[in-house]
Amino acid sequence: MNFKIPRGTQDILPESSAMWKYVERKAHDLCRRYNYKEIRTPMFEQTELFQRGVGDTTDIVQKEMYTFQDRGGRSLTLRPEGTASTVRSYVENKMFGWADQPVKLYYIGPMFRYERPQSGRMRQFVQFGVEAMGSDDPAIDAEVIALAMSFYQELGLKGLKLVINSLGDKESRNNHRNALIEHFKPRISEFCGDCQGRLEKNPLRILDCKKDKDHELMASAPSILEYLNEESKQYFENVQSYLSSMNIPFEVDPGLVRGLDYYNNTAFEIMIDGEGFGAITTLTGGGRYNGLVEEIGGPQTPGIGFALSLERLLMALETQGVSLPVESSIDAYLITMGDDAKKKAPGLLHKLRSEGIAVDTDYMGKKMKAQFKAADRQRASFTLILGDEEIAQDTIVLKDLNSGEQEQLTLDKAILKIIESKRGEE
RNA sequence: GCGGUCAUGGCGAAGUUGGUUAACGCACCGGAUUGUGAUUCCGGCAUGCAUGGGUUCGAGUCCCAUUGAUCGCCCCA
Repeated sequence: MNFKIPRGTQDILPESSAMWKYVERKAHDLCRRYNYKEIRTPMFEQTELFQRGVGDTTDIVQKEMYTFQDRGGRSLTLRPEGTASTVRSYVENKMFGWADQPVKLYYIGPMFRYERPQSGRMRQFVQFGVEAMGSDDPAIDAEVIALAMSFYQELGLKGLKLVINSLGDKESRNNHRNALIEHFKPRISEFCGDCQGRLEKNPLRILDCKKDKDHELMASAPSILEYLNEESKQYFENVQSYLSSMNIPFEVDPGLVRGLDYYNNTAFEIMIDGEGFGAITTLTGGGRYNGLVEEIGGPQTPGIGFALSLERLLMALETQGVSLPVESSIDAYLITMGDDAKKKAPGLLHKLRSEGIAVDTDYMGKKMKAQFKAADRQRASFTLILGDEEIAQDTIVLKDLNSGEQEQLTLDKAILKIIESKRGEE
């Protein structure tokens, strides 16, 4: 029996896990600076949470959820995104009553969607997301956007494009929605089947249909921006002026629509120009969701957040040839010769390691020459050589692999030298 | 759910109109160098070409099916 990894999943092997760790650290570090606190929620939830929180009409709920029954007959679903869980926890733990408002949270973890895998789209993928709940100050919208942009920029990504839009508040949305229906209804038969279905359910989605994008009614369709009421318009302008004051360039795209139902006012996406990027250009999606907490059973509470995929980030870094400062090397490699030395190795290694030295040795019965090669491959700074001569004199040979110089000295002195050299590097 | 492409050693990859010993490179192991990592040279490393059927005197090469990977559509992160 040969076992294979499930479709749409991947093993992250040591050569890339170092990069994962690096970008995760970057996210943690950034959130610390912005004062967002980490939240860890379960990887599965009651199915109904996602139906309510993500929206029954969305593709995610309709065809992409990993849903199963547990032994108690409860319907559970592997989380397809992080916001619903975060909001559930917010409500369940009564965070609306916490002293510090807004409540600023972030998460990093795997999400699951049952889809055909392709470039930048996996069945299990890792999202880094941020949620700020309790404030509807446009400054916090700008803060959340700035956090996402900084994340990419500090990692060295180029060619980013921030696209923003306003979906308006409830009133603006409704007016716009009616205008759209009026606009498309007379000639809806000229559109694809999907769009015909969208007309009543969610006419906004017609606007980002790829099949019908050249239809003349698309260009002339009423823009949400024309339907923003005074309050929403002011809000959007404030967000823009905050972004400008942070020198974050952006583009307003009235066609930017969110796939998830709970968004209102601010919506944004961070995209990347992409050779080698295929169909995927969206790195981050985010926006404001003032109705969601209530939908999940909490008090009326505004919120805003984003989610971004670490897979796509790493893909972007790779296509741009950005090399992360990840290094896997050890301080020393112990080379033993002869049975006596071999017997002393474990005790010696233990001592070195307890001194904080990263050290390894041979367990394959290799000859000395092969042990040197292994030391090289592991990019060890030093080799420690232990043979009969050294044992007889109660010493060890310390060789600097960069300079090639070596000397015979006591173990304690060798340890001091290695530690000294480590300090020099830092 | 629907399309395109692909599937040869640890990895990258040759493999011509089907023809008998499946190139080559990298990595790895050993030797030249019996206590020192470069280079060089020599040697080793696929009873098998995703799986199962079929055509044929003969199949990695042709046909069918299955599985998987990958890219795209839909949609999104």
